Amino acid sequence: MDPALARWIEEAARLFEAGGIPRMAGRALAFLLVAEPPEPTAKEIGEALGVSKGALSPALGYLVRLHLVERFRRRGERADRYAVRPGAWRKLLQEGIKVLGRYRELAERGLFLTGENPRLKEMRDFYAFLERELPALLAKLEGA
Amino acid sequence: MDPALARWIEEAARLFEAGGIPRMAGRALAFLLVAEPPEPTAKEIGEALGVSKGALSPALGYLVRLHLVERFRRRGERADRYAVRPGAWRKLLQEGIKVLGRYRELAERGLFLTGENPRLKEMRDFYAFLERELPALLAKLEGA
DNA sequence: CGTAGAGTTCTGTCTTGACAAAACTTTGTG
DNA sequence: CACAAAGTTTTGTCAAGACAGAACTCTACG
Repeated sequence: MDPALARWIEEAARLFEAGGIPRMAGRALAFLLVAEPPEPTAKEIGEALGVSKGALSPALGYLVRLHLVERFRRRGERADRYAVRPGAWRKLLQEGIKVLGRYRELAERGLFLTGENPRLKEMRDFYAFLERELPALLAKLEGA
Repeated sequence: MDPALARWIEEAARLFEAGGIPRMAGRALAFLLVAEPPEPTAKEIGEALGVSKGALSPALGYLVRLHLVERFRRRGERADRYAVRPGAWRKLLQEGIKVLGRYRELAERGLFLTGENPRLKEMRDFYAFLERELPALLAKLEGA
């Protein structure tokens, strides 16, 4: 494979990893974004990335469970194919919004434990604000 | 220390860790949110958390560098004190927006390498949208 | 049903990261 | 300017995670 593309994939995987996606899953996702032809099999992914199928299988399962990637089979073929789902990025952001909720809950629980505490109040108000406003932003994207 | 509070701190640290903050730094940040009295020294943090000062020092430096925590010294004392900065959460979100920019750049570089590619276009458009809209959301919070 | 290829799970090895303790450096005060 | 306390950096040890390869299971077709 083109070395420039190989480097792109590694860089993408590192960025995804910083966002909480396991390394191998990030590599697979990155490859699926640029694979030519698209919709490769696990075997093709493994060969392109130079990794074993034993390591790939859980990674692909992870991406499918997150609904970032879909798994399907073409008529007459006996190997599954994989593709990035349209809307994968929105899905990822929605997960992010859920995390904001956890931050807010954490702050609320902290307030319960420590009583009035300006530091925790600021935290709670901030994340409550985002939790309230971000869905509207997503809707706006939808409309556009 | 109150066991419930100790559990709260560990949980907070895990949540922060998922967001990319190193474990020890997350613990310190969590403690600073609930420390009573506030503005502890490194020694007090270490004793409360049961960790060594050698592990704490880089962690506190990290939080200070990110501008999440400030380091200062009271007149007549010879140990630094630490406190969560007001606006720390906004800062954290601003860092997040920068990361969105990296996602967009990555998609653009991928488009350059592979030519027209609907998968990458969707990715680029999504992150470009967020990068454009999120600062306005922050401004709205400012005003409120 | 048997077989071959696809997919998953397990196992051993290697790498990476985390932390305590110790060594070292800096800073502030008498 | 010496001493003590604070802060940083280094080092050794231990735990956790990643991955290849092997073993195993499942599925589809003959």
